Amino acid sequence: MIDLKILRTDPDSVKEALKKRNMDLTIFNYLITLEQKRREAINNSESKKAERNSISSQIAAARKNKENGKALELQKKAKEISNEVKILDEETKKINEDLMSKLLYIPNFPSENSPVGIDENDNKVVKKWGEPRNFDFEPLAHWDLGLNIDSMDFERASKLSGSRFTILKKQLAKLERVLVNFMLKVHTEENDYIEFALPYMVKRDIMTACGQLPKFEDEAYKTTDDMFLIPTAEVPLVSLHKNEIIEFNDLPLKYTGYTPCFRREAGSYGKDVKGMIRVHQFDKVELVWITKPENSDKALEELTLNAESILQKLNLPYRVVNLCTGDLGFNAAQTYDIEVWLPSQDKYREISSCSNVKDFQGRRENIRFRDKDNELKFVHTLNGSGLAVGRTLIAIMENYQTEDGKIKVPEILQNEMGVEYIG
RNA sequence: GGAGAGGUGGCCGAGCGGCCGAAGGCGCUUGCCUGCUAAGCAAGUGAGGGUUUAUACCCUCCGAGGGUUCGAAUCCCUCCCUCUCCGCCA
Repeated sequence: MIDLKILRTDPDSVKEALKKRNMDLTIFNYLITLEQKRREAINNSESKKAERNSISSQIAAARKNKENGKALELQKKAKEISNEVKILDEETKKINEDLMSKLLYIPNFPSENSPVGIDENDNKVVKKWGEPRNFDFEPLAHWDLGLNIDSMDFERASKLSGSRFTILKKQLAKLERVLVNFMLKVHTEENDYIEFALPYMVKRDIMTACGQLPKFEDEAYKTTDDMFLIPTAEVPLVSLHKNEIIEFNDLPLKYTGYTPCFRREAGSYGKDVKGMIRVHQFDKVELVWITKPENSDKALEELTLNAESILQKLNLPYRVVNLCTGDLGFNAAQTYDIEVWLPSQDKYREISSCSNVKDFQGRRENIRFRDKDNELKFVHTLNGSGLAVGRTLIAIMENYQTEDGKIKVPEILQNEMGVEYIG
């Protein structure tokens, strides 16, 4: 959620931010008038309340002095005022609710570090690592590779659960498990993250605080008792500190956790329908930072490097893309997408998305810290995949495939896997 | 699922219709004191919002939402959460 105060003190910056995101500006004018109406309403009801409170204490005083007649008269007057207050409060509440419901749909302000642009074509590649391998044969897609070695089963997956599910078996199932373990090991032992095992279902207010709701309700799976399956471990990890005040010296907090993620993928009809690139349930190791405001930009660089380190250790070629303002997600002020090379598609594909959310979530979650000057301030939050496990598995399969249809196990995993080749 | 207890400031904890935004303690900040540390003494110390150049003033908040009342942390209702015991169970 954006800061209401900014709407009043610096409305142009809000306008600018919405423009950068290519948003319709009619909402902006509506917000401005609503904000004014809100303050008027507050003033009206508060001055009535002040009046009522002063009469109330006069009643108490009169009672004490046994001036019962006077007290009764004052009570009559106070009753009238009290009724007026009720009406004024009702109005204020209505305006407030309207304003809040609109505000929850306003995305975060883009960071200065995000290039201004319309869509993904304006994203800036800021880094390339590794060279895509030259194949002297036609590289297969991961689904063909998986089927050929009898380690992926899409037919039975759809029998069980419908489209966009995958079943892994044998060495690929094991590779998935080994990958999770590998990622967590790197992040906890080398990158200094604290590991969490988390609930996969959360309450509605948690989803809202995190910025997933109300705008993206279509994207989430809901249970019959109004719980939500988490779309990412970011949700429980960031919400750990909801409504908390964090000690100055405890910042930054660096958290990691592995969870499955559940997404309906509404609106992605026809996109990546084959294979396990875009599925309703996937495994992910998530990285979350909670920082002081002045450190979040630096933290994003570091978090992104932490995610990259996994790809480097696996020797998978990738590039890093700084998303333009038009392509930024709802919560993000700045985002680096890490894209891994997929030979069968002859393309880099997203495998991690690392975002600086600044105080946008901190405000919604009400997570604060006491600054050096003793002021309470909202923390900045950051999140990134470190990495999406399924897509890492795919990348390994495709990049490490051999001409005879096997998959070489990346050197760093060979010990854990116990084999040099799969298939 | 059944029975009971409870949710108060950064934390602990009192208050159970009107000088209660809330005693007391811990913590924290500042000053004094002491060779350092610790202890001791004194003062200060909740959050959000509104008005204001400012000093300052006002409103709201004691799990959430309603209700009773001139007035609610305190009384009533609903909901949520936590704990204890019992049942069921991986």
